[in-house]
Amino acid sequence: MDHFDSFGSTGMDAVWMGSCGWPAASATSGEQEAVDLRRGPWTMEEDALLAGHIAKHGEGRWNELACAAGLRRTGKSCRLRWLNYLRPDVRRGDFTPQEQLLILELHFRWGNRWSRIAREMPGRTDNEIKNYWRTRVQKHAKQLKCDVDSRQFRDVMRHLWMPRLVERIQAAATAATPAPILEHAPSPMYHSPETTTVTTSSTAGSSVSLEVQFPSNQLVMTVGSATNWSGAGSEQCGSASARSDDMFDGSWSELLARACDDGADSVVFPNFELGESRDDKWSLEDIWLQHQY
DNA sequence: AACATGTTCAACCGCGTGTAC
DNA sequence: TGTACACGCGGTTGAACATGT
Repeated sequence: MDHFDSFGSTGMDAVWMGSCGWPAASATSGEQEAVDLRRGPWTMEEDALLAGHIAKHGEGRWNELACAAGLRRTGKSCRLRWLNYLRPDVRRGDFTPQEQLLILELHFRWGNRWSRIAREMPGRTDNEIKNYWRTRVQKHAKQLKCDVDSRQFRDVMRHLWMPRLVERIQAAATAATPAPILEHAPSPMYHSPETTTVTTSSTAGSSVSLEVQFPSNQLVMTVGSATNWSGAGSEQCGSASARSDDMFDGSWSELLARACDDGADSVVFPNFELGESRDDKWSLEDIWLQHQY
């Protein structure tokens, strides 16, 4: 790929160039201006320019900032690079089970509103969360031959994926800390959206907690302070979170079988391998309710 | 070792909304 | 009030990398 190919001057992003010292000064036409703009991966020099400028002058109007910093980039590109990569508090690396659970829960609540979800997860960007959803979550939906937005898959998430994440978090916390930070809850199960809540706060210094409520019990997982959340401290909940290995990789059939063997609290799952299930034919929620009465 | 296929993620694009004039 | 411009969001793309054959 040519990283220096001409900028597809679309809409308003091209408009601002006229007010900038460059490249208009040397350009003879709009086309020539476009040629001077860089696209593609950022170099270390560009990163340094951008970070240095923001360190000195702070964030501001991105188009002006791009010019002032001497970057041949659009303001839009500078903003994205800063927010998704250069920002000091941006957290890199795999999502912990706590974060995975939070993403699933928040997506239940807000859908594809990635920036809204990211607001509840200090250090994580909307782009990262969106990528996680598209690559990991949608992959599982594909494996199960159902749509990621279907009730069918949502039920599987709620009754299989999320409880397993809770189990992992719980197990890791038990192993890591002598004094349990989790109150006991029998075989965690997301009974319904109404009985599950996630309470977080992105305010610096305040605690970020993940609260899962059950009909008769309450499991409260204190993930940690905002500081810990965005740093290595989030792994204090256990060794299992050191690596965000995808717990369901290639083992959906095993998990479905396991879920059916869980005893009285189990939910009967359809045979996904047949790939014939339809939203309007069954619902884990309905089956669960039937099981209760 | 070489090629094919799948996965990840940084970056781009277009559009809707906010804001200044 | 209308217009122009900037910002931010969600969707999409494609190069780099990983894994399988």
